[in-house]
Amino acid sequence: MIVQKLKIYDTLKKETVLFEPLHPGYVGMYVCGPTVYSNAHLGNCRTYVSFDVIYRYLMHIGYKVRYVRNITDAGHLEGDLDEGDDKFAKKAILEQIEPMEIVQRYTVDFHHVLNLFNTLPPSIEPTATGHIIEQIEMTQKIIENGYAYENNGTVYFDVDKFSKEYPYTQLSGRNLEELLNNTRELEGQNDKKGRLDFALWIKAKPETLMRWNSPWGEGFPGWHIECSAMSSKYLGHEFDIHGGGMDLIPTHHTNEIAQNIACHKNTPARYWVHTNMLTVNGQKMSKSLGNAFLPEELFSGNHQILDKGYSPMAVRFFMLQAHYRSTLDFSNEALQASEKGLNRLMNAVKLLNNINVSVKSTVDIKGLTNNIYEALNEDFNTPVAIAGLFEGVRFINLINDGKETITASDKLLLQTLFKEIVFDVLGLKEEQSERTEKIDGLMQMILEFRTEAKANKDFLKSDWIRERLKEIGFEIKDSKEGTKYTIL
RNA sequence: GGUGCCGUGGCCGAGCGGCUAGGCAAGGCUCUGCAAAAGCCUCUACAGCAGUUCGAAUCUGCUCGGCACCUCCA
Repeated sequence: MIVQKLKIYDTLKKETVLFEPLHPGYVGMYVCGPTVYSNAHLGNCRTYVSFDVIYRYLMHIGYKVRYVRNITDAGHLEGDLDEGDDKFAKKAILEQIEPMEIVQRYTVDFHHVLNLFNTLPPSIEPTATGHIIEQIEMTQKIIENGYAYENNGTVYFDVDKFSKEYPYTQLSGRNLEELLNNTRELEGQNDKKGRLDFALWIKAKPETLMRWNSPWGEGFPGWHIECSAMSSKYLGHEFDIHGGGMDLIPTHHTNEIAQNIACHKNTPARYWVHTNMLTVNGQKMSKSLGNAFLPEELFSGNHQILDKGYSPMAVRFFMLQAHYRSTLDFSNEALQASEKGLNRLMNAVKLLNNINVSVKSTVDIKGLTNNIYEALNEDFNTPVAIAGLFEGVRFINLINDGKETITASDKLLLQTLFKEIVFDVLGLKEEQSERTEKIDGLMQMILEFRTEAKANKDFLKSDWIRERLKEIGFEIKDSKEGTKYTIL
């Protein structure tokens, strides 16, 4: 597959631009990963599913991609109290367990959930605690360069000085003066010079559990330095794509850019990619609002707004039916629509292998292929690509009904297209367990009984079998080729 | 209060100056013992008001409504 004219929306330039990697053929991509102090909710998953498709598509069109996604297991301050403890220590005291026990529990949960969503693991998944030395070194370098200062064991980034030389608020588009006037003064951080200054290294309090030695005494790394340190280490001082959720723009990524410039004299990424939020009834899904879904609740249907459970692939498909930069509103109805749509798509994929070929094609497979790739090249427009797939679904069904025809070579093209887009790029998969085959055998047996009853015109019995199966969750369809079933 | 984004048919969502995305739901037809599935057909929308233009969902202004960020957040 040749490298195509891929366009990406860059948050920094605020426009869609042609993607040209730093080193032809290679892509370095860094995505801000989760803070593992609680279960990943569905909104978090949307971001990682979005970047999974971006990762898959980049590889599909021929790039060799190094995808780095961190695990934040230290460093973030607690917002309200801000006493200098970090989140993990707090939760650990509360639950009477070790901080790293929390980290382990939720890291495992995170991987488990993303695996259910069929996301590919990143190339490197570095942890903040595993890169304390790099973070200290970067902090030192920033101090040496004059953009940070130490005060009483804590090191702050000097935003005032930095912003006089570089456009600090370029990414967020905020007005610096407004920010200065409206930023809340954080308690316990009175050692800093400017209101906007943020900590690179934080002095440990006596009760702080997670602490490391540093040139400034015992402490732990600040809010944003880990991503700068780890992206620099694994992708270089400049790399191609830096991604994350949109809510990271004003603070985390703004500060990350500042740190990188202060340390290495350049912006880390050539393209900034941000995913939009998942909403519930128009409101952002978040833990604090109490409207966050745990993936487990979604799969089991064990939640008040859900009528039933939905499979991970139905949810993944639901996410991909909206563009990654649009908000996506979550509802029972929308999910049901996606589930049925996915089902139709997957049935056509299966049917495709069995359709008959002719000497002539009455459907335009090349045009369809072009449309789908054009959509994906236009800032990864998965909803439009999926619309194209459904056009293909219609083709397949019409051919199956004998209303359209396809040549053997076009059939092969269509099979390749569906395999590559549906499975490789969109990352959808057949949801089958090892029990599926046994169920299938069992079903064939039951259907044989029913066919026999039908042959004897014992419709009372055949309908009874169909009704009973429907109650259990199997849908029966009679067709010329025999009886088929789908699991509802 | 400041900044930014958005309001598209019953629902979810693309589109971003002309060519009626797509999925789901609904109604009709074909097929069928009846269903289901599948196919075909129907449902032609862009918050409101002005303006720019030969032409606007798409550009501009105003009004109304919603959301996000400014505090950790994907």
